[in-house]
Amino acid sequence: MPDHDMNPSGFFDQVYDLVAQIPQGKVISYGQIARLLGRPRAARQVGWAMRRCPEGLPWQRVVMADGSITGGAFAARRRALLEMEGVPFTGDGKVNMAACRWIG
DNA sequence: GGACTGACCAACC
DNA sequence: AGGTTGGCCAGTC
Repeated sequence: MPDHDMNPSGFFDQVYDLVAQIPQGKVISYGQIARLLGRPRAARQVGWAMRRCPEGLPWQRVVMADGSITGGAFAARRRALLEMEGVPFTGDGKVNMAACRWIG
C-alpha cells in the first residue's frame, strides 16, 4: 500500500537480516550469504549492500571467501574487532575460515 | 528511460 | 599456474 515504502522481500533486506544473525566469534563470506539466499552468484550485491553500511549491522563478520577483509579504509579496523570476538587469524593476516565459518 | 557501476566469486582457458 | 569474463540487485547519472 504505501508506494513510497520499501519491499521487505528485497535481496538487500535478506542480506541484512542474515548478517544480523551471525553469532559472535563466527564469520561468513560474501558468496556464502548469497548462496544461503538462493543467489549463488549475487556475491557482488552482498558487497554492495555492505557498502551502504547500515547502522546496527555487524558487517565486520563478513569477509571474503579467501578470509581476506575488505571495506576500504575500515578493513584494518574490522580485523581488530574480529580478534576481540575470538576469531582466529592466520599468519597471512586473514581469517581462519576453516575454523570460524558460520553455517546458517 | 537506458546504461554503468559496485566492499565479490567461481568457472573457463 | 594465472588472467579474464560472466552474473546478480539496487542505486545513480
